[in-house]
Amino acid sequence: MEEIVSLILLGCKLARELESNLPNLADQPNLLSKSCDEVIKVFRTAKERLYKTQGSTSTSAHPGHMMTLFHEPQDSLVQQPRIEFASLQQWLRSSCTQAMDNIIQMQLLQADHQRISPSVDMQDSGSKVINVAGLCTGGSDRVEGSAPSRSIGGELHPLHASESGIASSSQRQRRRKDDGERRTVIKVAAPRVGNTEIPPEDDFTWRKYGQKEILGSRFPRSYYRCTHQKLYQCPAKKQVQRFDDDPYTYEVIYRGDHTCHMSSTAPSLPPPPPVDITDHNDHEMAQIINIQPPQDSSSVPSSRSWLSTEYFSLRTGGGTIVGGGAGPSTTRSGKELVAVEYPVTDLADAMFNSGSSSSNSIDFLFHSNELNRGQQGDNGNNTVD
DNA sequence: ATGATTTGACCCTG
DNA sequence: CAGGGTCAAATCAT
Repeated sequence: MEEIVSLILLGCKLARELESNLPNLADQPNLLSKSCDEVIKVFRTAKERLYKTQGSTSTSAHPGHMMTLFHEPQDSLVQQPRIEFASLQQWLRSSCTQAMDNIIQMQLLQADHQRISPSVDMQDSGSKVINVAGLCTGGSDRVEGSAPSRSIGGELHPLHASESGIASSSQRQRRRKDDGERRTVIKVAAPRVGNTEIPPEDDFTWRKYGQKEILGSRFPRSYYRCTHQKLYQCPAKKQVQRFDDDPYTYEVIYRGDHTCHMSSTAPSLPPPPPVDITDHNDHEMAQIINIQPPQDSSSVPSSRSWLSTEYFSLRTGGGTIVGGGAGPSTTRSGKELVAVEYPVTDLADAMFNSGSSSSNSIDFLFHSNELNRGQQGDNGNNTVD
């Protein structure tokens, strides 16, 4: 198992190296593809050894499907291996999260090159602040244990179904502070040219429901809720406010998980059952990271790399990491983009299942992932679809 | 006509 | 009572 972990670590290391060299390799698709293949190969090797290990200790080995590691039903026969796999899973989770953070960072870096320089803070535990501003940092060092030094607002509120904007009684229900609701604080740079008033956009559609002058702040705070709140009881909300000392930077506070499971367009899928996805997931992971660099509606990305968040969206545990697309959300200019969501475990699965070294870079990874998603439906352990 | 935004009022918490 | 979050009617945009 130690060797396998080393292999996976190596794979992550290669991925990071690839990431850091990405700017240099951007115009060298062959090299890029080769590097991707190397990463895939390492992970694949790790996976194969993993299944050997699993197969030798368990009769329920499920070759070719990493997901079984993560979602196996309780089985006394595999109790011992489960311990190892549990630790591996834990490690993998953090690694995947880190890797995805790095991808997000790259995306943000790309966005920075285009127009903006967003950074993300996410407070630890209930109210994480992920600092994705630092480029290509490790993983753990990005997780701050305390609130940002300058956080606008900061209340923690519960989100109950009855509070999702659907008044159930004449008496409006109010949230309580510090009730443990997770929130994600994201700093997003406003465009330095053009209209700096444009609020940061992300991959979801938001409907503004209020604006408030905040005491001691030069700029008002805007309140948004998910457009599909009514139809899908989506409790997601966000607050947007500009910094006093840096008008070019917005602080966006996301609260509540998106249950609409879609992005900026009308849902193509039936609404998920009213299940709190945080109930059965790691609290730490049950955190929405909704990061999408606001894009000037007039600017069109010259190209889309696999790192483009248009191509990935991850759910980590109960939380969701959503890579943003190019679609304006709250504005009426209105082009919209559907983003897909890939559970981290699915991604890992795809990575581990990614085939030969002749595969075409990461595209294969996602295609493979899509296939796996179909298979996972059979297992009944997939996320809400 | 429909949906989003604006904005003053309302309500709750500290 | 002040401040912040939300509501909802009016208004605006498509």
